[in-house]
Order: sequence, then C-alpha cells, then structure tokens
Amino acid sequence: MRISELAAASGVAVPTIKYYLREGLLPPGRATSATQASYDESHLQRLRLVRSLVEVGGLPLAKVRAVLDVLADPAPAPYTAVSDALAALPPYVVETPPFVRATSALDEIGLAYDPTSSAIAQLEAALAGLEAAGRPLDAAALGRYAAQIMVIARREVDAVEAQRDPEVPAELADVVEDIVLGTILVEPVILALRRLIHAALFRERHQGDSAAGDQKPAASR
Amino acid sequence: MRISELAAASGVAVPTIKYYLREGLLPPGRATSATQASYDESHLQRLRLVRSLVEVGGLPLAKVRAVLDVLADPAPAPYTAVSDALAALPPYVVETPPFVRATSALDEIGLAYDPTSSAIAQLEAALAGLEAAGRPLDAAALGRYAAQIMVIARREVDAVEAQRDPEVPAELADVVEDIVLGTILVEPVILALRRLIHAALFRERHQGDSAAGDQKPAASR
DNA sequence: GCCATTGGAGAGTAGCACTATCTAATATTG
DNA sequence: CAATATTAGATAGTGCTACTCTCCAATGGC
Repeated sequence: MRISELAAASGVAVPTIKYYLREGLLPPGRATSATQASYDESHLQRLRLVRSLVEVGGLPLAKVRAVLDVLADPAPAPYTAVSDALAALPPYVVETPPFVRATSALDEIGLAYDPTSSAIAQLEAALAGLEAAGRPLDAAALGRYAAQIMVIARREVDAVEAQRDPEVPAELADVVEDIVLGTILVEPVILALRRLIHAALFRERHQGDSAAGDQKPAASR
Repeated sequence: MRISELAAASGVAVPTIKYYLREGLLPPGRATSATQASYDESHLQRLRLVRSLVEVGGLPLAKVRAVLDVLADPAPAPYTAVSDALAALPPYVVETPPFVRATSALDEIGLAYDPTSSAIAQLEAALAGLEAAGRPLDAAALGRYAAQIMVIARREVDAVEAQRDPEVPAELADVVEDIVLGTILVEPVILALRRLIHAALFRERHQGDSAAGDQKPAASR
C-alpha cells in the first residue's frame, strides 16, 4: 500500500500521515526505494487506533504517544502495564495527594482502590468540582452510583475474558490495548446514553410545557 | 469586593478575571469611580461556574459562553432550553445525520429519543469509533448498558425534583443550570468510578501476576 | 520520455487561553 | 498630604497544539 492508498483507506490526509510518521506515532513503511515505501494492514490499524484515541477519546497527541509507548514496551507486571496506559487517558487533573474526598468516600462505601491510580485523582477532582459548584455528592450517593457501575463493569470484564481462548496465553500488549480501547471508546457511549435517558425522562415529565411554544416558562418543575 | 479580593476568593488570577470581563463571561462590577468597581457574591459564583465548566467539564470558553447565553436568555420552552444548553457540552462531534447506528440500536432496545439531539450524534460517533477500532457494540450490549444507566438517571431526575419546593415555581434558568451542572460535573464521577472498579476487578483476578515483579507477562488472561 | 507521486524536512498557520504591558485615574497609608 | 499601590480598560504578545504548506530531488507508471 502506498501512502496515498493508506490515506484513502483511513480517511486521514497524506500530510497528516507524514506528520504522524515524523512524530513517531506511526512506524515507517518498508522502504522499496529512495522515494517509495509500502504500508500494510498494521499501519492502517495503527492509524485507526490513533484516530480513535484522538477523535473519540479526545487525547492530545502527546498522550497518544504515551499509550503507544506502553503498547510497544509494557511494564512486565500486567497491573502496572494497564495502570500506565490508563494514566495516559483523559481527563488530566492537576489535583495532588492526599485525595481526602475520594479516599474517605471510597472507604465508607467499601470499595478497594489503589491510592496512586490516576482514577483516584480524577474522582477527587470531580468531587471537588461538585463541591465548588455548591452541589456536593456524599458517600451514600457515590455508593449508589458505584453499585450500578459495578454491574456494568463486571459484565465488561467478563466479556473480555470470555472472548479470549483460554488455551492461548494472551500477549500483554493485546490485553493493554483491549482495556485502553474498552475504557476510552465505551465511555462516550455511557455518557451519551445517560444524556439520552435524561432527555427522555425530562420530556416525559414536561410533555405539556413545550407544546405551546412560548408560554411563560417558569412553571412545573 | 475589589477585583483583587475576587481573585483571592476564587483562586483565579486578576488578569484572567479581566480577560473574562472583556469576553463577557463575567458581568462587569458596579463602577464606583473611573478606576474602581465592586464585585459581589454573584460574581464569585459565576466565576466558580465558569471554572467548573472549564476545569472539570473541559469546555472551551466559546462553549462556556454558549451555556451562559442559554442561562441568561433561555428558550421559552423548558425542553428546548435544556437541549440548547446540553448541546454546548462536550464531546463535540462532527457526525452528520442520518445517525443510522445510533437510531437503529435505540429503536431496537425501545428507547425513545429526539433524533435532533446532540446526544444522538455523540452516540453515533462513539459507536462508529468502536466499529473503526474493530470492537463494534451491538444493540443487545447497548441495551444492557441502557438498563443500568436508566436506574442511575431515574434516581438523578427524582433527586432534582425532590429538592425543589413544589410551592415555588422554579426559574427556568435555575433548572437549566441544575441540569447542565448535573450533567457535566457528574460525568467524570461516573467515569472515574468505572475505572476504579475495573482496576479492582482486574487486580482481584491477577493477584499473583504482579507480585513477582518481572516474570514473563504473557500468561493468565 | 514525461508527468504525477513520493519521502523527507523545514517553515508557516490557525485557534485557543491566557499573560504582559501600558496609561491615567484613584485609593491607601505613613 | 505626599508617596506608594491598585485599578479599569485596552492592545499586543506568548506558548502550545495539531496540523498544513511548500520545496526538493528521486522515482514510478503509462
């Protein structure tokens, strides 16, 4: 495959592909002459991965590179490799330990956690943001969220395990890629569903309100 | 309150506050002389709202302005006003109708939706991203997500209703602000919990793997 | 043989969110 | 009341990101 074909197949402009090559986000093609190189399926797949991370996940290229680095050379222990990769995913918070809001709430609801994980910092930042906006979330409410999410998460983890052939030991890079993509690509699905369901419930309860078009809006909530 | 006090109280630098004033994200203070103006609680609260949207929600300032515009002058019909405000929240997708993946899946799982809402476009983009990455999500799986999220969303909607005094008709701007903040600030909580629970489940199943530190990593998944 | 394409590299661009600097007027403090 | 600090308001500049443009010389395909 030549660069123009790779561009056509991926929907990414040739100059952008060249830029990714320069930046090391895409490995160079196999050089067939001084002015020609050929690309294969692996390049197309890598390009799709990069674009997914950027467009769906909203990662800056520097973070994409961090994810790719972990895939290329994962830490030897699975948990560490996965943590490394997940730490490169947004949101990027500046919060510094101790994460009192997050850890005390999690302790209260009895959820085990790794106090150094990036998700703790994210939770802390989110809880702090709610507090700053005057809408604090207490541990009980957090626990109710956690209970529902546990159902979702358990099913997801089971699905990952189920689709693997237990006879074939998985490559760690594949596991990490699965988890990173499962994390980053499914998140917008969950959020979109939440918004859609909110909208459906809201409309259900305000059916009459909008029909008139421009009646005085204050009533009914 | 003088600008320096407002800066101290909010943690936002004076030049940044001036910038927000110029950009119309913050209403001007009450001028007490040619070179002095005084700010009050409402300015502090507005500043906190802006910073929450920017820092926790990750909104660009242009979108913050769109949200504030809706708060200042909401469409007369509640549903329209809320949709307008939610359309300003990320993620910002470029997808154009028809949203076949999203609508056909939602039809199949029997969830009513507004085909013009931004959440539909987000769902379409997310499903397309999963497909591009070779991990398509079918309607059945989507339905299982929706079932759990329905539980969460229903509780959230009930909570909003419960905290309002039914005797006092709500201002539409307040309702919109509630929903916008409830949407944007709670989303990171949900995502952080999902990641934390994934990590907990993952560690549970890989307890031995990481202990040795640098054994060959391929096994066990 | 000849025109389009390519690899490679540097420079340029657009958008965003500030940040710096300046001026003239006013407030505060010793 | 004089000296110092602060302020509103405005313009210009900065740092960063993610491309996008432009060139060049060397092919590749018709």
